[in-house]
Amino acid sequence: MAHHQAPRGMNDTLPQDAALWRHIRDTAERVARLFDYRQITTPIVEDARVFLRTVGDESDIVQKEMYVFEDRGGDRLALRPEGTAAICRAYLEHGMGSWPQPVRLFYIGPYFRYDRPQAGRYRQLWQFGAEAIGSDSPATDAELIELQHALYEALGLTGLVLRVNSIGTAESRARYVQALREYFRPLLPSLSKDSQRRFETNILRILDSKEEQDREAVADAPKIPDFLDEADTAHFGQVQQHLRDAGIAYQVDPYIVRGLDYYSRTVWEFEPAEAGGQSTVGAGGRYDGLMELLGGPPTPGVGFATGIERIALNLKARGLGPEASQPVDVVTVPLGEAGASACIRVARDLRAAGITVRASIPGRSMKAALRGASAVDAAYAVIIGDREAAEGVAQVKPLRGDGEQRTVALEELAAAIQAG
RNA sequence: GUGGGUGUGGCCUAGCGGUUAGGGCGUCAGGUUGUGGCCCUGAAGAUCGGGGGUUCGAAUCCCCUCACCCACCCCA
Repeated sequence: MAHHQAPRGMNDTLPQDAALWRHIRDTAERVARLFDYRQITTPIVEDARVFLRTVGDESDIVQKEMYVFEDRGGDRLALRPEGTAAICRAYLEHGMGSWPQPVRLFYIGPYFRYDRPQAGRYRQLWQFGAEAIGSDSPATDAELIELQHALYEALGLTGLVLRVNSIGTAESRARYVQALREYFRPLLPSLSKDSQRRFETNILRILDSKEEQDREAVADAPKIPDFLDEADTAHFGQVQQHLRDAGIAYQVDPYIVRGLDYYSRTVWEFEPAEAGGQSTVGAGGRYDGLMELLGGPPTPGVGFATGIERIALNLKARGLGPEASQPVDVVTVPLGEAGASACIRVARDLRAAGITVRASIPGRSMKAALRGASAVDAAYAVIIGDREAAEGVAQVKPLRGDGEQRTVALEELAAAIQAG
């Protein structure tokens, strides 16, 4: 057993998973491009205040999940726990307010949360996300949802359940939270322990409590739609109209609450129909107050993030995704010193022609080299011993079918192999 | 952070107080002189997650610890 292991909750991505990851990333970037979103890459580390001021002091992310450290100069830095706040920081820093609005951006990269790992939940996780900053139009909310939906469809991850809600502006939400406080306070002793804690930390969370004990109290609790003002309601109605126009199925779920303080109005989640555990594949929302928390001018924004690991998990569970094995065109089989020298030159020329060449290690037996070639399912063995080297030829042996071995001049090798 | 489960060579796993800790896959090498896939043979590779303890004796029992898994919390 090795003495060192990857840090808890952080994983190596091995070659057999590389193709799947690449497929997900390529698809995400392609779909984002189709909507004219452009990539932004921000540092993995930010001034801790970027997150402390935006995500919410009471949120779990700030309370227990953020990796914070001091650098040698005494600055407090944080491993980024999420993408939106950093992108808003970049928006302000680079004066994107003077670009054509809304600014449409996407990103992909690793994020960090010091949380207890379990299936689909890791301390280093990869997220793909997109943001449209600078417009409060419900069309942008719908556009982000449509982009996210298109991504899942392109990956074959069909049938995810989309649930949407509006939690209103900060003002209407404050009124709602106040009403919830008044409603739950007398019921507090009857609530579950978790919900008693939520009453203090994040009262909205009581609404999606899984405790049987809380069910009755939650059922009769005030509902957010009753607290939305006219503009909120109209906004949410138009988001839904745009979703219908786009032909995207959704459910309105008044109990959806997002974990971060900065959300306002539209919030949504995509989940597999067979939900359970850490099942949310991706989620998003509008964050109209966020820029001001960072010291910028009032600037509306909306975006989503989706977990690459969770997408990969779902694709694997459904047997989707690209072939894990990568084809090898040619394995060289060097025999003797002159053969080994010739093989190096031949491999170089074949690769220059775009042919994948796996070089056998010289000094092993021919049998071993050919066994190795079979093991990687190579199409051809190119055998060069001292005899072939002296004559400037190679033996080309097809390994997959029942084709005949041929003697081919070295300068014609690439063409012969490409011709099949 | 809370509760529960698991931990034997690279992978899967048998063994559950006294075995040289066994097997399968994989790796490497051979099966005569330069030809693979199947088959056969052999080799390398395990202080049985780590540390204490009980015992004449521990992979097997107890305690602690670490990691992973599952559920909760929370979230992507």
